[in-house]
Amino acid sequence: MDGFTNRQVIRITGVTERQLTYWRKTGLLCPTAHTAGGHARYSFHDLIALKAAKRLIDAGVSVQRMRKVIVSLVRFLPTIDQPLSEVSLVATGDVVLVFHRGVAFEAITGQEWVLPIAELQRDVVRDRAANPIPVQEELFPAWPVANGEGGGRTGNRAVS
Amino acid sequence: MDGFTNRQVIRITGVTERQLTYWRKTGLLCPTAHTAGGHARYSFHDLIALKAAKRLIDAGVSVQRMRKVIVSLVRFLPTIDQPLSEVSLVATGDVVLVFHRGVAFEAITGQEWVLPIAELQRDVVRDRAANPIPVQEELFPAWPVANGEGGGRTGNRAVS
DNA sequence: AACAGACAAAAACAAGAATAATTGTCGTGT
DNA sequence: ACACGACAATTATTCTTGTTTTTGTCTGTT
Repeated sequence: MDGFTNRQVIRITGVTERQLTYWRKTGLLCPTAHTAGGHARYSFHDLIALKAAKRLIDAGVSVQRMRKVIVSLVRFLPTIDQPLSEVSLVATGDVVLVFHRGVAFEAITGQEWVLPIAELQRDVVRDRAANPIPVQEELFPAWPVANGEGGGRTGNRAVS
Repeated sequence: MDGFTNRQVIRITGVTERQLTYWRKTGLLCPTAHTAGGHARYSFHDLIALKAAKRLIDAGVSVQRMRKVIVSLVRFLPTIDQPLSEVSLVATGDVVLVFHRGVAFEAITGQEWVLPIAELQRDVVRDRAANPIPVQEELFPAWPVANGEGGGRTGNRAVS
């Protein structure tokens, strides 16, 4: 139950002492325990968070953005205790994405977004159904129904 | 098969005619074929790309960013023919992430990034080995528990 | 070794103006 | 129906400038 000392954390995670103290002072990442004398003792859980923070920084995420991310994560996922250690993150400079239960969403806005390419095929079929054979428009009443291509119009007869 | 006409594409993908023409004119997305008269004929492949573009726009990605994304994708994945239709994308406003063969990377910089939490455990063990403990604690701290609380919440903590 | 404080350099941010890109709408011609 | 062109309206981007945050380095205390 002792936890990791300041120096150990520095060696393991690669963050500087300055960062450690600053982050503690500003509340970004506080050690979960202290010695009787008031010295910090970081848990393994803390280590994960610190390593995550280090990685985010290396990936170009600023500390300010990290703070926002944490705030929003707590808001969006209230069950989360230590955001930086309990979810999967993918970060690239400006944005931090969170992967949670199979969906991805942006950490700050919470906007969820995935691209389901497959769905397109449905749209095509749906269009076929909704526009069976264009007999519309009084302009070109002579459009062929089955195939015949009698319209004379240069090749615009598409299709499939 | 002739391919899809302008109007069909509009109905199916939801992009406007203006966008279609502008994108064709500026080279963002060109139809793969044309009629004898010079009219556009979009392939199914094109449809996918167009739908992807539409989705990216709906997700807040600007056209300019899309251009950059395409340029970089072609650079990073030379085998790719039509970037917007051949990879999985996750976008959130500023950034477009690409998923290809199981790895995620940012579309423009190509910076690859995932957070391998497991690796941290290694670092801890390595540190233990490199810095033998004089007389101290031992036994590995347990894996993160959802709770952990235990009241100790160091109510921290004076600032200065 | 761990902590606190103070100073300055570096990095990140916010707000706004100038610039460029994108889109809507009109009208034309085939 | 499709394409082209031109104009204005909207939307992004870039580039400022001033401000805040973060970090490095130092000194001193427990």
